[in-house]
Amino acid sequence: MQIKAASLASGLPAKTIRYYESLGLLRSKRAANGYRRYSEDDVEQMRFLHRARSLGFSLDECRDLLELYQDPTRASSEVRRIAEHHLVEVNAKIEQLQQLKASLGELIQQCPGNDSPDCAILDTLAGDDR
Amino acid sequence: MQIKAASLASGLPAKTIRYYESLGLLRSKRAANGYRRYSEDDVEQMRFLHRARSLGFSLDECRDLLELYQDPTRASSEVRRIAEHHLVEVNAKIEQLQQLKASLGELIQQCPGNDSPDCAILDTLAGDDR
DNA sequence: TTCAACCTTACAGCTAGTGGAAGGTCAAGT
DNA sequence: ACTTGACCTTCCACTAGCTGTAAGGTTGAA
Repeated sequence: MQIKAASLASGLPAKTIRYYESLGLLRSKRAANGYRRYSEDDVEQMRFLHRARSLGFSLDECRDLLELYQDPTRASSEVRRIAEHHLVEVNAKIEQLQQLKASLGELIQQCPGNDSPDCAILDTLAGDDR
Repeated sequence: MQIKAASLASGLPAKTIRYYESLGLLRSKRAANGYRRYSEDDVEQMRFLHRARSLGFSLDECRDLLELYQDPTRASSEVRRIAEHHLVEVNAKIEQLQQLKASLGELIQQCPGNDSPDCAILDTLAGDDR
């Protein structure tokens, strides 16, 4: 099948498929006219990458996961290690954003939001510690 | 003062100060030898930007906030609108990450994490709906 | 034959910087 | 007088993960 069909079957945009190929994450055969040709197995890999990305794994992590996926001698502990590391980062990001949310919420509370120029948000950004 | 001193006084790395100048967020006078010279007011702007960035505002938002900060005829409602919009995005990001966290946590639970190749994480990425 | 719908490569742009190279300036120490 | 080190300058390249666009080639059907 050509790249468009593979895109529809996998959920990855055609541009992204080419991009992943340029990174060495995917490979493709070529037809006589130079068009990329994909098999069902290729589409399976694309779906794998699509799902891994949607779980927030980086492309480097996706590469490692895909390698493990294709290695029958893998140890699941390896996979778990990668996922746990990712989870740690997700948790850190959540905490950071919750901090942000609390700070922003407080500032917004204190800003009248009317026609006057007085604004607690700007005061805080300006460094008025009040 | 020169850029290094302004950097220390504001918390913005010198490289970032130059970068912001290239974006038109900051301006600088030049000494005879071509070196940038900064006043206390300039440092105040840098601190403003530093704080706004640490609250997660984009550079575009920072630009708008800085303009409002310097406009005595501003309405605080304008500032509040920007902050509220940002908060909405922060909340959306948090929700998305919490979804991720839940999915990842479940998968990790189900992966034995031993020497065997069987792994629920890979099964899910491969599309085995189980 | 011509048209749409494919396909190709290559380059630019997005966010928000950071790193490094190559070179200029200046004050202090020897 | 000379050198050293700490500054400073500009410019280009790189990061992540794509997306947009241009310029052109191929194919099947009306």
